[in-house]
Amino acid sequence: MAQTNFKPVEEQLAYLKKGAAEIIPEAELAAKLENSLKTGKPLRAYLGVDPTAPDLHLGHTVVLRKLKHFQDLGHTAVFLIGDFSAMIGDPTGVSETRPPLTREQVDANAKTYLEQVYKILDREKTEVRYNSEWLSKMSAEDIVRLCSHYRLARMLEREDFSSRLDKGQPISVHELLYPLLTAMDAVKLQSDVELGATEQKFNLLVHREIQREYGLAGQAILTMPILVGLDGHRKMSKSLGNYVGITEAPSEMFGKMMSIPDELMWSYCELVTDRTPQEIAALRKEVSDGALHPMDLKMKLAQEVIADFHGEDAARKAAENFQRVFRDRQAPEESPVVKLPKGPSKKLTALLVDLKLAPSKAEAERLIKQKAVEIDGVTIDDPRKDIDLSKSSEFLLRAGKKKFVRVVVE
RNA sequence: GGACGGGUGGGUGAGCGGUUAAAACCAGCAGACUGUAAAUCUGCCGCUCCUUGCGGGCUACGAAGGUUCGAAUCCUUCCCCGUCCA
Repeated sequence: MAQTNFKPVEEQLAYLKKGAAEIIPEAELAAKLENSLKTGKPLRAYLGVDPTAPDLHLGHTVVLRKLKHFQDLGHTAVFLIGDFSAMIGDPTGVSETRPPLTREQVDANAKTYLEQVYKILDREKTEVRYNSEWLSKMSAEDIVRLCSHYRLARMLEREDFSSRLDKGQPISVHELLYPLLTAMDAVKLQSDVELGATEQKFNLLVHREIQREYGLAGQAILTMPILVGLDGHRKMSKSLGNYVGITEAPSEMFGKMMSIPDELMWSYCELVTDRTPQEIAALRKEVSDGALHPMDLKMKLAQEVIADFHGEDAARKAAENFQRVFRDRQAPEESPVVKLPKGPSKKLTALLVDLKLAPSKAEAERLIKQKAVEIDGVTIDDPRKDIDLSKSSEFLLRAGKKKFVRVVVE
């Protein structure tokens, strides 16, 4: 899949800079591009990810998308799975030592990662590597030698460590090893560029230095900003619950995308779509001129993102469904159908719990009192209401804005 | 090994013998409004039972015991976490 027709350096650089937080040093990347253009040899760009959780979310795709941009330009994208480093645990951004993962967890996660990664990257053109390939073979001697190339003071400059040190929190020695061992990835891959989120800057810089210690040119570094989550101010993360998972159902994703604050749309346009800076600027103008409604843009954005992971059709359906349910306040096209056997009548509260529309009877009662429950469009506000299940019937039960179930009694 | 500090509801964090199912804030849920599951406002926010009531019962403040009419609050032991000294 060798590609010899690279675009002009200027153009490549502009595309790569889009959305990027920092390129260190930019001139060096330009020189590398220049050289590759001259020799017809693609650059090796890599992204290392530790498979610490089984599912990826939109935040992870930011940097992945940048790797794809390299791929788009004809360079070699290397996706490195940190199956070994995951077992050490990256100390970045953590205020405490995190428990190392077991081999089994890591393997399972790595597998699901790859499938998800190919939603963005071109499967055919991606070079996938695992760092256990070399790290697990290092001898104590190798490790000592590696460590001799870096100074403690440099290591402690890093904020994650210095602040923990200041606060009197513990730092385990193996945490210091993380950036050094992952530097071997850069050495073995002979990378020209390494990508990462801004929080990875320290690690990436160590990698670059170590590469030089091992007689290599030293990679350029490209960092991407952290994607802000749905709440509009904290980073997107699963544990904060402000994320959009890339394997989530289209309608779920659509709703979540619509729930981001208006202002956040711009950063999303930049980081989770392939739109060019010019296009984004134009959209901004349209919105501020009143020519484009923010909601319409948000819907467009949602649709685009979903199309990446579920295809155009699913994205369109999700958009239609959203409009129908939330704008027009109608029941969704298709709501889940639950069949119930005929039987004695049942309390509405119990029914809501049975149908998983409420987690407990107390919660169900609350919903009813708050006028959030409807049967065939009629609000029920009597928490003691009995539902007749003695004969065949069918009705649409709604609890809150988003939960609908079509109940069929037979 | 020694000296301290701490473990409270999904999170942060008050309470330090009694109207405390536990302040406040965040998150979450619902309603109103709207341009959306944005923003804003209001209400709810352990479970359960019924006669739906400022109702009854149960469970809850690391664990187990104890003292009290009564404990998240006092005592004992244990477990866990953190700091400092060595």
